[in-house]
Amino acid sequence: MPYETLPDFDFNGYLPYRLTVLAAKLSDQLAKQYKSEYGISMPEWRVLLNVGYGEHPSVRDIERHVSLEKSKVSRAAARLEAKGLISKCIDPKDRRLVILELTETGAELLGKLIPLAQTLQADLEKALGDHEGALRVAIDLLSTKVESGNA
Amino acid sequence: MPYETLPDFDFNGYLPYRLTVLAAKLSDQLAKQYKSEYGISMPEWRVLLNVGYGEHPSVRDIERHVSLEKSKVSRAAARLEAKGLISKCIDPKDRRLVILELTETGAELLGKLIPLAQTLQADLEKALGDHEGALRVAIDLLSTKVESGNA
DNA sequence: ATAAACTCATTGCAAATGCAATGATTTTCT
DNA sequence: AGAAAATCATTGCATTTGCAATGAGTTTAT
Repeated sequence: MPYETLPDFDFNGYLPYRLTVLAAKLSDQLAKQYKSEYGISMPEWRVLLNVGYGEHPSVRDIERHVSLEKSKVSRAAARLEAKGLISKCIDPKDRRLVILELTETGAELLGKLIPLAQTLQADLEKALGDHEGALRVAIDLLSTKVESGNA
Repeated sequence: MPYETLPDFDFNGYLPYRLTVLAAKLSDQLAKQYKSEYGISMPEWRVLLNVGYGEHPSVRDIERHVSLEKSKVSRAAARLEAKGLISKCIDPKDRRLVILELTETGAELLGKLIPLAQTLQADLEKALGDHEGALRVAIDLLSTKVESGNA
């Protein structure tokens, strides 16, 4: 009944596929909550995180760091600015760069968002038990592999 | 300089974030190639995979299995049908269901796509070395954790 | 010093997406 | 049996996205 001409392929073991599905489920977990309770979308959350815990990142820094489309970052930042959660200023060292900073209300909001993420993180670590370290090693291996971009 | 009011949070170690970034990079690797060389988008590729290696899946089966939005599956299937790569038929057992099947050209095309995925998979496994097993265990743990949906 | 090449952020526009609503079928309950 | 609730696929519509183009600023090379 399977198609005779297809190569053998364990499609349930295909790693990019497994990781994509898993990551989507994990993210959606918080995404719904963030959006319904705080009106924050996923890209906005990621930008907030970078601004709050990065070192005065520019749009470009965020794009690189989290591999989020340049325009996605730009638009998320615009929305966050419109909501009064971040402010933009031009880097005096290089006037092409737009540096992002949390406003007080932005820091306040992020302060409420973080604990939810920490709870999820704790749940995941508990589920992983002593496999957590191995997972982190594997993630690092794959990340550096894919960044060396030799596909 | 960090914002005093923010809780401590290792945002580079945050697992949903790491996995999302990694998965996106891994998928984009092939996505570009599939789109530029074969005109196949990511959702279309995922549907093709399910149709080719699943057991006569319906739209709903695919939605469940790969957690791909119902409408996304439906539209991807419509596009694939328009390209002559799959065919739809109504399940006689339950006439609400639309069962998808590869056409001959669809099977041919998928037969060309698979080897590229296999190459990537092999690269990843090589990069992982003997950490591969641990990664798979971790993925399974997290997947069942998140499917039990007790967040 | 000036022009060409490069980098950065934003924006326009077509395509893709998410979500609620629809229509068709099946299951459940009385 | 018959009505109500549930399940499935599709579609309409507003929003989001991706990608190329633009404009501003900087670096490199002549």
